[in-house]
Amino acid sequence: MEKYSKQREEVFNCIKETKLHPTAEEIYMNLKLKNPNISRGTVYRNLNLLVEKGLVNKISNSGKPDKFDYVCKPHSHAICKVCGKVYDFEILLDDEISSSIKAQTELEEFSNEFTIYGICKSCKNKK
Amino acid sequence: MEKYSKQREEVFNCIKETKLHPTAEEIYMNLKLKNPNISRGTVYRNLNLLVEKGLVNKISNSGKPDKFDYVCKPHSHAICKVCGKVYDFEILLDDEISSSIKAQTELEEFSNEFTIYGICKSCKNKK
DNA sequence: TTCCATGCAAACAATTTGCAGCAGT
DNA sequence: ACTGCTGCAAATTGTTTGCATGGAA
Repeated sequence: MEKYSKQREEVFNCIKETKLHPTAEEIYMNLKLKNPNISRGTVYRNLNLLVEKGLVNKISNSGKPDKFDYVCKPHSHAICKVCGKVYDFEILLDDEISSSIKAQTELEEFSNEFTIYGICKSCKNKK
Repeated sequence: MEKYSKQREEVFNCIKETKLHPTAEEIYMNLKLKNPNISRGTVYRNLNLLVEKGLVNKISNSGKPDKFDYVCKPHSHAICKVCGKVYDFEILLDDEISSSIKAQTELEEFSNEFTIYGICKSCKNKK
């Protein structure tokens, strides 16, 4: 049976309160300010728990550390290949697209959450 | 200037010839059968090179090792959250969706390649 | 002969895990 | 009191890198 923990609450709040899709390390550093004793292990363990419970989304970005995102409503992510920044967006998945995906894959359940990679304005301008 | 290498050709062919989205380790093991001297370092180095050249796609799947995919034409990936299996599919990104994404994010350039997570038939049946 | 690519092993980064003590029920 | 959660450190995993040697131009 699961038990309340201050640390877990703090991890959750930290994600909820920012819109910046923090990494585990960033969350750890942030919580360390208020509670210098907190350990990375605890942060990782709680992140995994929160993801399992569906309260938090894990966004994985090839090579770079995972980012975490508060789940309020289903939405999609646009990731810049260059700087790794994540932008939220919403698209509506109409029945046509949805059944087309089902027809082409073995995936049964999926929600309105896509990931797309590209290059963001500021990285494009730098080149 | 870049130089031809047998190993790079083998890595590329290995990805081209299978539709199974192999991991670096799987490619390494596969090539090791014919060439027992090949090293992981070489496989990784060549995979990165091929990705940079746009000949191969890297599919990243949170925590689990990256998978690699031959690029023939742009397509999307549906990944089972449970078993990690990757399915290819195609959807057409109409102008409406495309400009909606641009309006909501800072992403400028992106192609017809989405990633979506879900649960595949066989994993769903196991539950 | 030049210099990129290799094989090998060591290094690295992100994350997980084992354990003894602590905290929530 | 019981058992899950923590902090800590060591372990694991996936990947990168430094270096001496080998191979393509």
